[in-house]
Amino acid sequence: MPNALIRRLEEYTPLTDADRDELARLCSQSSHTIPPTRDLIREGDAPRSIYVILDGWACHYRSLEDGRRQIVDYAIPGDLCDLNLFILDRMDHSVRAITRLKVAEVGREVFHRVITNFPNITTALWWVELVSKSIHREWIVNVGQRSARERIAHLFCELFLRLESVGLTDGFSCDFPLTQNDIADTTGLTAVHVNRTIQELRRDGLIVLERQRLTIPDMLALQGAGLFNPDYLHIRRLNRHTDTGRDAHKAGNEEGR
Amino acid sequence: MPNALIRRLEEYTPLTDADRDELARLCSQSSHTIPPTRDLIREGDAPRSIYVILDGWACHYRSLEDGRRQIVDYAIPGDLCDLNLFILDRMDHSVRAITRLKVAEVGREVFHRVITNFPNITTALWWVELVSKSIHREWIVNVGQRSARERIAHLFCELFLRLESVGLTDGFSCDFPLTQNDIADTTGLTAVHVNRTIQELRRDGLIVLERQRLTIPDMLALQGAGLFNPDYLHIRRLNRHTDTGRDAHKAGNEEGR
DNA sequence: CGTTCAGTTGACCATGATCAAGAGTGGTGG
DNA sequence: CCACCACTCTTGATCATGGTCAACTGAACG
Repeated sequence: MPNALIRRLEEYTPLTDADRDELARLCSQSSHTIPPTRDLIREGDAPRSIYVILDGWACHYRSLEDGRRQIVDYAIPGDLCDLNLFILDRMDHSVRAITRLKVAEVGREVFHRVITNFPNITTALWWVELVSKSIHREWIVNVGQRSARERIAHLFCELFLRLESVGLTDGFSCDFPLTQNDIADTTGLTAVHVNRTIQELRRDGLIVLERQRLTIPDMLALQGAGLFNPDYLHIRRLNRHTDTGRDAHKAGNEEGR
Repeated sequence: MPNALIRRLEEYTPLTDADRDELARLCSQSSHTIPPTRDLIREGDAPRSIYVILDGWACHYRSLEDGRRQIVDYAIPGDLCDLNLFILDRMDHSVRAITRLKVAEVGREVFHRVITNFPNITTALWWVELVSKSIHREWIVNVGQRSARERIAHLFCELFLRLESVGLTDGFSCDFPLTQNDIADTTGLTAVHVNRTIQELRRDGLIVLERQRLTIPDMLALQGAGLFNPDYLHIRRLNRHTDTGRDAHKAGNEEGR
């Protein structure tokens, strides 16, 4: 299978063969396997390395003193944790493996060499960073404005499209290793309420979710239920089954973007 | 008064005289005044310029089709809107003036010249960008996990410290031009509930808020009420009256950070 | 001086939280 | 191989935080 990082970056910027070779080397040279629930990065740590997710899912989360926990992002293959490395002196959040994880560790010097010698890669990393910030904004909207049903539908849409953009979907289905508890900590709801809401989505035929596998029979319907508009993901080539919301009427000149 | 942008960037990286001169020139060369409630940047626009806020407040927000609105960040003097310029092709959110605004407009070419010739400035801009992302994460936690009282107390703490870091506070007080409606759209609450909650905070002596002026008589108490920990702001030299939460016991070696 | 907008108050309601208990499932060690 | 444990999912009953609707006050401003 093609390297998820390369696939991800090419979403945004054309890469040369030399760029691709460099990325492939980077990902193969120091890779680790991390068991589920292990923290990859801990809040308060001084950042040491950047990790590239090669396989599996992780979550970025922040904890409150009283035990409440909020997941603030997911990391799937092709994602990076965390560019803080070169700038901030302390991690302000933690990153935890959800599934077994394969990651490549990229040290400070290596990374520095790459960004000085490979401008395309640097541009693409900026891009990834800004998209990730845009996703954060959307999550604020999600927990701030949407109902339970909308929040959960929205989360399913986002994760499906992100997986699709790195080639990890299979038709209308994808792996989905999150527990209802994870979803609760993501959406700011309780696990009990997540349970009831998911049952409702199932009853309405919007999702099939069993044994860690998610199927979305009608993406447009689910997007409608979640008030989901994929623009914020800044994915270049969306599949046809995806609605761009306000731009739906001008689908004819989609290549102009 | 010293330029807020310079003050802001020096928070993070030492600048040379040449750096400062360049920044001063940048801010003086093309400045505009924008009236309250005017959109500075609109969702869907192709980004053209970067704006530096020189004076006044603005908000970043996203709207849903059905009219709901979520403010996802504030921009105060020293802040930038928006580095998307060089990377993403469409704005995924809007920026609106809250007060009368003085901004400097920096075009693509000028900006490009600066980041190629002034590495310290480039580093500082990265820093600002990552801090802003960290603020987004904290806002997700805020709306996802905290009660109404905690959310509003947290917002007051954050804005006060951000203003303080660019020299816009006066003792325990600062300007505070937000309406209760703005606060509602920020915290995911209704204006009615914000009103009642603010009255509660007033009754408890945690804040004084009148005629667009906020006073925080006891910062530590307000931080307690908001479960506020300033680490995520990555401010270098916090004033003494500010609690760092979990690090409070080792205040003695604060200079080691 | 009337209009508009921010702030305030009251009555009632609904979404989602809490508490508690039980069923299904997978992993582990004796 | 089986018993046990831990975890995830599920369901029911009750509760509370915050939402909705409506009306009114006061200040700002042309």
